[in-house]
Amino acid sequence: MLTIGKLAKEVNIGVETVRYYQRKGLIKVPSKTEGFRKYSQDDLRRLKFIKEAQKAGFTLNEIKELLALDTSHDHERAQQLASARIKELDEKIEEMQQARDRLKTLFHQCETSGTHKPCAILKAFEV
Amino acid sequence: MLTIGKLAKEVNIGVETVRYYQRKGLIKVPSKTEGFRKYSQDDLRRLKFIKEAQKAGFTLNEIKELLALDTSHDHERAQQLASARIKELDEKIEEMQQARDRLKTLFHQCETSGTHKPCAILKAFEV
DNA sequence: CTTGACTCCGTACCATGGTACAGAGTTTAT
DNA sequence: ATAAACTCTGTACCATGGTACGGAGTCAAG
Repeated sequence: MLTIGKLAKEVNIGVETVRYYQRKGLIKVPSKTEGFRKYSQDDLRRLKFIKEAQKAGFTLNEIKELLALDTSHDHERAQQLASARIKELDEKIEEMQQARDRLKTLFHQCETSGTHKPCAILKAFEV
Repeated sequence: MLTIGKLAKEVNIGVETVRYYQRKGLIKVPSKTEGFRKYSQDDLRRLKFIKEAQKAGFTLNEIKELLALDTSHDHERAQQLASARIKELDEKIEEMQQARDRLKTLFHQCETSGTHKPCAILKAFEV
C-alpha cells in the first residue's frame, strides 16, 4: 500500500499527474478510511499501463477505453483502436515527412544562393 | 481594399482566426479611419505566408519571426529556424514510426492468437 | 428607411496533457 | 510535542491553435 507521492514516484510522474488521471477517470480514487488515501499494486499497474500505451501514441481517452477492455479481453475493439491509431500515425508521419522534405530543399536553396539575394526559405512562403 | 470577412474568405480561414493572428501579433490591426477596418493586399500576402509556413510545420510563434525576417533578408536566422524545425520534425517522425511499428506488431500478434487468449495489444502495456 | 448581413470588441470556451498553488489537515521523525 | 514533510481539495493556470458569443455599431440593397 502506497501514498500518492510514492505511487507517483514509482512510475516517475508527478503527484498532480496522478490526480489529473483521477479527474479524467483513468484511475479510481481510493476511498479514504482515515487520513490519507492508500494506493494498491493494481493502481501502480494501471499507471504503468498508461505510460506504456502513451509510448504507442494513444491519447488518454483511448487509453481510458483500453483500460476498460483490459479486463474484458475484447480483441475486436482493441484491434479497432489499434488500427485507427496506426492509420492516424501513418497520416501524421506522411505529413511531417512532406514538411521536412520541403524545408530541406528550401534550406539547401537558401544555402547555395548569395547572401544578397532574397532567401529561398522566406520566398517559398510568399504567394 | 477588403473587409475582414472578405480577407478571411480569400485564404479560406475564419474571421475569428484573423483576429486571433492579430492578437498574437502576426498581422497588424489596420487603423480604423471610419466604420470598418480596411485590409490591404499586403495583409492578404501575410495570411498566405502564414498558411504556407504552417504547411512546413512551423508554429505560429516561429512564423511570427519568419514574417519579421521576411523584410530584412536575414538568411542566417531563417536557416537557423529551418534547421531547428527539420530537427524537430525528424525526431517526431522517428518517435511516431517507432510507435507505429510497435502497434503493428501487436496488431498482428492479436490477430493470430485465439479469441479466448488474452489480447496481445492489451498485454503489451502491462508491466 | 428599414432590414439583413456584416463588423467591432471583449471575453469565454474548446481539446490536450498536464502544472501550480493556497489553505487546511495528517503523518512521521526527532 | 513540535516541526518538517506530505496529503487533500478546489481552483486556476500553462501552451497551442483556434472557435463561439453577446451586444453594439455600421453598411448596402431593396
